[in-house]
Amino acid sequence: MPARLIVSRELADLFKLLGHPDRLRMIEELRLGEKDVTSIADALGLPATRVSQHLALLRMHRLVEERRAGRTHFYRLSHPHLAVWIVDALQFVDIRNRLGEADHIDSVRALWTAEAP
Amino acid sequence: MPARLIVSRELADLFKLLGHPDRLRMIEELRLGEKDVTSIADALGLPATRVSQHLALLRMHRLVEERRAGRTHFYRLSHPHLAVWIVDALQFVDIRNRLGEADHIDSVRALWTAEAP
DNA sequence: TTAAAAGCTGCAATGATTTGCAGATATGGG
DNA sequence: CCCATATCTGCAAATCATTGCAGCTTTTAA
Repeated sequence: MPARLIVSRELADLFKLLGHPDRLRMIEELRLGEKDVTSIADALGLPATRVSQHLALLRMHRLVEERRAGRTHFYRLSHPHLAVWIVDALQFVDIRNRLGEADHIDSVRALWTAEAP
Repeated sequence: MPARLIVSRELADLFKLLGHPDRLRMIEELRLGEKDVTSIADALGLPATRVSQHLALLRMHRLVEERRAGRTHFYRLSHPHLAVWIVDALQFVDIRNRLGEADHIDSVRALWTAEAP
């Protein structure tokens, strides 16, 4: 099979994986370092089961790595730069129409790249 | 609604849109400049109807722009940089396992960023 | 050894996407 | 005007993804 086809499928799989708001928020949640499943779930207001299911997908594609300490499982980004690259996508999103005029794209970017919670 | 939620949905919509191999190949096809529907379809070996349907989605999200000349419709990337950003995603794809060892990630990248067809 | 805490997995119901096909539009040439 | 070319749109069938729930595993602590 031509390499170009394989590559486009692999890339598409990655994009599909990132094509879910919960998963994007989880990745941004891990931006600053590892977190356990319950903390992520609490931070995002999602049922822990769902977070666990999403993490399983991210793990399968090696986007996150796991460390177990006792009964809690900590997750971290395999490539911390991923979170940055994702936020870069904002330049291609036509977000101006959907947020008020006041919410300018830079403030949105700031929101996701802020240091402290 | 909290801005973070809106942003994660908008981003997820963008990623979903890019989560299809045909659409990725189409975007890379437009990397060097505008092309009409039939040329794209021929280049990728896809039925023109399907290409047209994909283009309609890309247009809706303002990822491409249209120029009509007579009965042919030319499309171009709204943000030419998009094609570059997409190829950057290869750093997060665990492609080593799926292509032979020989096909190293740089050669794959070269494939997509080559100048001439 | 039992119980509780923290997560994981399997499955069925629901919801969303993709695809092919039939028919609609719009343009240019004779 | 009529036909061919180029593309678009609407729709139904097939495929794929998400979600909640029940039940399982592992670990810790009493």
